[in-house]
Amino acid sequence: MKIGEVSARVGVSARMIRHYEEIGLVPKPLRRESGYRDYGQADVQRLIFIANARDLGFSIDEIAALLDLWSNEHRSSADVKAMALARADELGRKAESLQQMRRELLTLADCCHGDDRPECPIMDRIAGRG
Amino acid sequence: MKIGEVSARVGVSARMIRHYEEIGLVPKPLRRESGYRDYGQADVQRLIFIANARDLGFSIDEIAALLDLWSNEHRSSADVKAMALARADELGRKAESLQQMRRELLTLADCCHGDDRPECPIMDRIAGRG
DNA sequence: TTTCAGCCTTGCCATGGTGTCAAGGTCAAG
DNA sequence: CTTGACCTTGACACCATGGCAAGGCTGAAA
Repeated sequence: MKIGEVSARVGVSARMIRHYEEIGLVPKPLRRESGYRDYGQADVQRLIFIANARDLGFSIDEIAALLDLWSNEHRSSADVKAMALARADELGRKAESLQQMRRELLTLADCCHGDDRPECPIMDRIAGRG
Repeated sequence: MKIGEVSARVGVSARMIRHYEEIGLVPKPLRRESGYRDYGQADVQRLIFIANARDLGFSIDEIAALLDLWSNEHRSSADVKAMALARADELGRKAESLQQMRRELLTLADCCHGDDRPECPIMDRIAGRG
């Protein structure tokens, strides 16, 4: 299977597939005589795993760790669960931080008449201390 | 004022101050004979503005636009308000996306016994389609 | 068989926000 | 004058992704 077909199947760009290869997240595939990468079913599965983990918000390092667990017959589900909960926690923190900014912006916008005049509490807030 | 003092005053690293200069967000300061950057009060104000806008989640491009509005006597507060609301909207979308991931992780973790056995619905979800 | 579109290759640049490191010059206090 | 803290430029790194360019390969149609 050439890289284009793999890309279409797993929904990861050819660009990113090569990138994952470069950073060692996926093994270097066989090459045809032409130099084209030649993938098998196992590569597709691995890339699907990576794409799913990425869509759940895991970082590259975490995905590498998850891949190790995946191929480890003696893994503990507790380890996987711990990673999932840690990631959930981190995502919650980031989301809350964004919501915090959003709330402040909405509060400021509420105080701004929003007409043709230049006076603006939003501007004042950004220009001032705090 | 040397860059270190400015950095301490506005809470932006010297590294980032130089970066903002490089991308044209702050004007090139005067130089002493030694080559050291020499800042004035106006530079400090501008950097405070940038830091505040950054803390509210605005992108570099948006901050540049806000700075233009800031120095524009004839600005409409409506323009500022529109930017704030657009940013709030975007922040809300990002936060929701993170929360979505978080919810799915928590749901999966809830289904995982989390003991020494390898069976794990979290793993199954990441390895499978969808 | 030739041709041609479309795929593949490598390699580089860019984004954004920040850290770090190196090698060298400068400043201020003792 | 010494010394340590600060400044300078430049470069490399992260992470995920896009794009571009120049050139090679494939497969199907003419």
